[in-house]
Amino acid sequence: MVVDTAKSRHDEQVTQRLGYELPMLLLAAFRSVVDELHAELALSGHEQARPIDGFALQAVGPAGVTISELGRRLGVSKQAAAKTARRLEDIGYATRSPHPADGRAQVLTRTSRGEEMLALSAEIFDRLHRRWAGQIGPDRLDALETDLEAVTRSTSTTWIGDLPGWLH
Amino acid sequence: MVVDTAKSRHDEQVTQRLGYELPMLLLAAFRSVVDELHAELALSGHEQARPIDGFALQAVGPAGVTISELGRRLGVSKQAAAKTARRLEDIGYATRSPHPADGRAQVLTRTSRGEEMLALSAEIFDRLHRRWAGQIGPDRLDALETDLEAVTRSTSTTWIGDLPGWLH
DNA sequence: CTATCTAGACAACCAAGTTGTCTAATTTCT
DNA sequence: AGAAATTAGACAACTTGGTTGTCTAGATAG
Repeated sequence: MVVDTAKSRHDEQVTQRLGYELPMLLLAAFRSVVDELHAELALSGHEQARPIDGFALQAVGPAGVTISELGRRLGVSKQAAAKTARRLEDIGYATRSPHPADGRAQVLTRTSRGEEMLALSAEIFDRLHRRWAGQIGPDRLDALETDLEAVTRSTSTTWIGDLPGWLH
Repeated sequence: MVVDTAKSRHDEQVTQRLGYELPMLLLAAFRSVVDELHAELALSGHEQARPIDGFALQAVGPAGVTISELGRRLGVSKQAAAKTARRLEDIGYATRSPHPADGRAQVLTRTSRGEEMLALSAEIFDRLHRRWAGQIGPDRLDALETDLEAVTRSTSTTWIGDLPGWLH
């Protein structure tokens, strides 16, 4: 690892960009994707959908999940998971039913409206993805994704369930 | 559903990546940068620093700022800005002093510890940036940044003061 | 010189998380 | 089989970072 700060800054050949711009670019790009997703979702009748909802519904999975397990999957406390579950119920994306085998537990399941939202999201993401490919070129987009994955994987313990804390 | 890692490791331009992976990659990359920043900051005696603090201090600027103006710069209400200001004071990154010309107003100014934190952050970001360059190549990193900027700029009204809502 | 506008404080509230305590149901262990 | 330990989920109180709404005091425009 090369960390000769004074020297390597001087004859570093390519990048004029300062280090702090990178996180800004990443966040802005993320925001732009998510904002567009929700703008489109709103146009298709899912005005109440928020970024966490899609993520949570994904964690619910096609087979449904108990509250506690949802908490584990999302990396939050079961109390927080219970609130999320209630929210998903309130906006009609999930329902609760008693667990067939465990008398303490309840199963949270996606409703068809929840499934619809997920399907729509997938479509919109694909469309955005194609638009990016059109703007910067499919090869560049591929490189971008490959590189992001490589760099992220190498450094981070980033357990994906850790993400929701960053969504609102 | 799961990424075909074996195939995408090869540099071929065959992207079967689904659209929804892109935002995940962006968020994971952002998180990895920010998490590492704060891990390093903590090692240098800034364990209380949180992502918003650096952003807010940046908005304070070298000349200082009033609470209301801080709110405007960050894109939040002045009440929220007042809370942020109090937090910055509490952890020793800023101080409040009466405004010389306006009897109603107060000026929030960075302390030397605040300046130190910013300087440290810049260093750490630069180091991370160089590490990325080492991992994926400076040309690829340059392309990545250029592309992110291009795609983001084209779509978004992304007023930068809008960002803090996404930081915790 | 009044009328309006603005800075910032205070309060009540919201949203999404946290911990801590509790009951009831299920497991596990002897 | 029965006691002990674990687990599911509810309820409550608190934290953080935001929001409105109301207020006073100082600045500014007519």
